[in-house]
Amino acid sequence: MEDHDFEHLLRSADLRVTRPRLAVLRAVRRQPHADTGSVLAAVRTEEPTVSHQAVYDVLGALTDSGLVRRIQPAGSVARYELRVGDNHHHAVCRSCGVVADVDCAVGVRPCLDASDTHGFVIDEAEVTYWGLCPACSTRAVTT
Amino acid sequence: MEDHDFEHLLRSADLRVTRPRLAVLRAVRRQPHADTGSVLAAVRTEEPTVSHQAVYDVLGALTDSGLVRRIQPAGSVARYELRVGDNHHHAVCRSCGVVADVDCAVGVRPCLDASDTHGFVIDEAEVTYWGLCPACSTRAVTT
DNA sequence: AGGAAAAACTTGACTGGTTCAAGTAAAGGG
DNA sequence: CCCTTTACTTGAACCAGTCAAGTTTTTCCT
Repeated sequence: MEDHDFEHLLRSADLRVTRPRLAVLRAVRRQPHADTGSVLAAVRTEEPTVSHQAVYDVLGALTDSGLVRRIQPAGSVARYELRVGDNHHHAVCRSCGVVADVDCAVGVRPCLDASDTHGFVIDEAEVTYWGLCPACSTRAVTT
Repeated sequence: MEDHDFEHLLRSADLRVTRPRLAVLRAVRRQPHADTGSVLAAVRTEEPTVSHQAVYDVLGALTDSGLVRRIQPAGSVARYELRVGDNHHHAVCRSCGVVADVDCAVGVRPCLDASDTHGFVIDEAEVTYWGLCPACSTRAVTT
């Protein structure tokens, strides 16, 4: 994803192209799974005057348009990533909270065949793998 | 689950048997997927003097011991349920937030075979089905 | 039963991510 | 280049959840 593709991306979503939005997109590309605070800090390295509210607004708009994906594992604040529409899932470390991408082995739409959804109209199956990241699992064994 | 089974349940988890804990267990049994506020309200119908901190502590202790399960879909506060250890999942309504239980059709440990977990030691795969509940999907079509 | 130690609960203050509201600035179509 | 719409800034507020200190209750042991 080239820098100037972000502009097309925004236009194709009927969103105006602004410096804060481009900076947020670059920040999320730079640090996948970053939370809002990290995005804000990253944005301010290139655009020091951007407000925290702007970052919330931008991330909301980008999420609504499907340009970024918001994930929020239990006990975590909201995190964002650019990778979108490829049906991948996440592994979350119970100890340090770090998130990693996981491609589900089951297929394109894993587990979407729930036995009985009680009349719900399901459009997405989100899988979260819980466990320990390499660093934390090593530490647990050693200690 | 009989009322007086809760006492054995607590003892078997090395937790002391107290009125607040029994009241919380009854509340969660009465309203599956209730959030902390609802549990507090329900508890106070039978134990009016229980503090909100006690409910947080109790729910935390019960969750740590595996007697209740905490779920927290993105954008929702923490919710609790008694059904535990049977590997079921949840359908969440994008519109009203209501939660329903779903037994996964894939098997006992669905989707636990992630292709590449980047060295994570995974102990649980949590599946969240997103969509519209019967009431909200009907309303969406009608409107 | 009685008394001590440990665990649980009450009270009240506080935190921090997120949202609300009003006013200002910038984008992009005409 | 101007006007309308959308986006951003500023600053306050919200609220689920947590922290800390002190009191009460449970349970174990004699």
